[in-house]
Order: sequence, then C-alpha cells, then structure tokens
Amino acid sequence: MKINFLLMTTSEENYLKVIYHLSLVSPKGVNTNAIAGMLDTKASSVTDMLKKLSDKELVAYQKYQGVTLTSKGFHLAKMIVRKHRLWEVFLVDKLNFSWDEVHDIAEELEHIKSDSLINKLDKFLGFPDFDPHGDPIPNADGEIKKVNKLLLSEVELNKQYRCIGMKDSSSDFLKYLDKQKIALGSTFLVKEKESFDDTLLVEINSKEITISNKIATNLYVH
Amino acid sequence: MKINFLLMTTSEENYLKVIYHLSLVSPKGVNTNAIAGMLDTKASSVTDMLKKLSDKELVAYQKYQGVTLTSKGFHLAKMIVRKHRLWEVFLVDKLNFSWDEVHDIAEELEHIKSDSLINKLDKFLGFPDFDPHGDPIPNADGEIKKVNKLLLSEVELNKQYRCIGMKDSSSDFLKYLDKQKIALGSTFLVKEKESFDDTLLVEINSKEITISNKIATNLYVH
DNA sequence: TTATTTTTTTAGACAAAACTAAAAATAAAT
DNA sequence: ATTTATTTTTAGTTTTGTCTAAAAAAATAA
Repeated sequence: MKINFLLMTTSEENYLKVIYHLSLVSPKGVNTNAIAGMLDTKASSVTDMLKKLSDKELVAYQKYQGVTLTSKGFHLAKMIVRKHRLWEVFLVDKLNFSWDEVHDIAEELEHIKSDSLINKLDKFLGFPDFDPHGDPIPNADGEIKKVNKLLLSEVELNKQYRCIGMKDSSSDFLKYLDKQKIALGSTFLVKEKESFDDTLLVEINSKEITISNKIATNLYVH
Repeated sequence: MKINFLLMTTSEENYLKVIYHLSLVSPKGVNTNAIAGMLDTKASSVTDMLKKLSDKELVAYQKYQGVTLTSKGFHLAKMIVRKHRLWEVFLVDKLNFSWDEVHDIAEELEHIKSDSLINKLDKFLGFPDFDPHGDPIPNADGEIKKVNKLLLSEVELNKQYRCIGMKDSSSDFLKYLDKQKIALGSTFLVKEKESFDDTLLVEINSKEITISNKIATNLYVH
C-alpha cells in the first residue's frame, strides 16, 4: 500500500495507536471515553483530535457515533505498532533490558520517523515475528503472523502447551512471571483444575506450581 | 555531578546543544543571531527561550550580552551530544547506514529520555570514544577524550598522518570523501604543496591524488 | 561625536494540544 | 413515554513555542 506523505505529530500517532488497539476489541466503533481513558486525557480533547484525524482521512468519524480507522489510518497504526515492538525486541535482545522495563522507552522510540531506520533495525534483529511479550510484529507491508492462541484457563488437562504471550503486559504481572520463572516458550502441562475457584495445578519446566485463575486468564498458550 | 531532575523539552534540548557547539568557538558568550541561524528560527524566538533556560539556571543570560552555559547546562548539553554520537555509532556500526545518512536520524534519537538506555547502548557498542565522523563521545560523566589534531592543510611534508575527523560533516563533503575512498583512519602523506593555490599532492592508501585547499582545511589528521 | 546600521528585545498574535464548564445528544430507567 | 443519567460535543481558556512588527540598545562609520 502506498501512503501519501503525511507529517504526523507524536500526539496524532498516539491517538491512532490507541484507536487501533481498541478497535481490535470493538470493531464496530471506538468510544470517545475509551480513548480518553487509554490516553489519560479528557473526552473533549479526544473530540478535537478526532476531527483533525478525520480531516486527514485517517479515521471515519461521525459525531456521537464513535470512530473507526480508514485503511490509511489502519496501515499507519500498524506501522507504529511495528516500530514499538521492534524496538522492544532490540531493547531486550541487544541491550539486555528485562521485559518489564522496555515499554516506556519503546513508547518514545516508536515515534522516530525513518522508514529505512526501522527496516534496517528489522533486518538487524533477524526479522522477528513476535515481541518479548509474545505480541506479533507487523511486517513492512503491515501483514501480521496469526497464531491461534488459547488462554491457559481454557486448555485441556494433561496436554503440553507452550507459552506464547500475555494478555496483560503490565510490569507487575511480568515481574510475577519472572519470579515463577515463566517466560515466553515455557512449557505448561495442567494436571488438575480445582472446580471451586478454578485454581490450576501446573507442571512448568518440570516443577509443579499452583496458578490462580487470574493468572491463567492472562497467559496465552499454544 | 548530580543534576536535579529536569524535564527538558526537545526544543530546550536543541537550544542547549546549539549553545554548546557555538560556545566552543566563542566561549565569551554566544550571540542571539548565531543561535537563530543554527536553529533556523527568528532572533525573537531565541530571546524567549534564553529567558526560559535562564530561569532553569541552564544558561547565564544578560540582555544584549550574549549567553553562556552554566555548569548544569554544560553537563546537560554534553549528555545530549553523547546521545547523538552514540546513536550515530549504532546506526553506522550495527545498522550499516553510511556516515552521511545518520545525522538527521540521530537528531531525533538524541531526545529519547532514559539514562539506562544510553548507558546500555554505550556498553553494547563497546564504549566507543569517537563517532563515525571522528568527533569525541563524552562518557557518562561528561568527560571527553582529547586528541591534538591538525588540519591536513597545516601538516609537514613527507610525514605520515592518520585521518581522525572532519571539521565540516555535511552530506556533500562526506560523499566526496567516499568517492575518493577517504575514511576515518585513512593514511595521508603530503608529497607536495602548490604555493600558488595551496593544492596538495597527497598519497592516500598508496595512491596519489591532488587535494584542494578547501578539502585540506576540512580534514583533521594526527 | 553624532549619525547610521545592525543586533537584540518587547509587545502582541497565532497554532497545536491540552483544559474546564456548560450544552446537546444518546442511552437507561422508571 | 417521560425522566434521569451518561456520554459526547461546543465554547472559551491556557501553555508552549513560534511568528511579525516595532522599539531599544549596541556597534560601526562618517
């Protein structure tokens, strides 16, 4: 896809990215308030920005009807997500940051404007398909590798699964995983499920631990 | 040196960096117009910003008297230069950019705010002392490796010198150097100097070429 | 030394992106 | 079907960093 040269501000890019993430959950249209919540700003500010993005034909916006991305906006949003996730791989793989430290830095790096930079970075990193949290990295054309993933809470008993991602990548959750020595690629085998509170008895790296339902509904496996 | 936590905008950082570079040439005080010229902005805008930087105690500013950096401002400026030059090393050494392509990208990367990022990058790059143009990289404490350098136009005849930097790192100049296969580390031996126009006959990488005075006054050797 | 030119500063305005408070539209509840 | 509550938009400010035009200071020239 060819995109006309568009000079985007950091703020515009952040809105686009948030609309992208929200529209994966509510594809019919994203609420003003939902955007405001994610960006920690006020609904009135969101309305202002939606008008601007609409003028640039990056979103389809009708007063009071929520907002969706145009194909132009969708592609641009994926390019921002691509940058964010590639920089996260760089920070973890090359600079030895731990996976709970990289989000804020990547949040800044994702706004650096240079296609050749991001494509050379992609090559340098070996064209990774997934970031350190297991989220897929769109390629230069915006294509995303899909993997059919299950929540750990939904798997069958006594079958092998591999950890492929986290639903919630908050720092606290990642630190918990580190403490339990759970990482991307860890092998899970659920031995028992407590019917009362859905706690799981799981064998991970040939050690048995119990995992709460809250944790199990945040871990994607395959 | 301990610096109180200061939230700098990109614009403030750019002013600080420009004042730093200009004050190396005119340490008595940097003119408003000189700053405006470097930043491609208007003198009135510079005056506004100097007041703000003065309030933050990053510069010593007296109306009509030019401006100098305080020790706080000096240190901060060196940290920005450090980031710029480390990112240039990364772009050239790791991502295979050529040395004439990296300046604009580094101009953006230098404003990413994270001390641990820049120190881990420094380590990843092997604590380089010089950037791809031969300019020194301040260390984490702001210390700069000094090398007593000569212009190629000033050297003695029939003595070996090594190229250690460029006075002017403009894209055009760097492309000329690439064409002539001159790079950082190239060996020079001046065989003749034409007294009429100061053109030099130079042996570089065991090949003889003539070099104009304009080129010779832009190359630092040691 | 006085006049002229250049540099710098002030004053007032503007655009971007945020805010508050109030109005309007939509959704939910009685 | 009204009333009530929630969501969204409008209108009017604020802050940051810029601008233009005019005034003031400093530097240069006659």
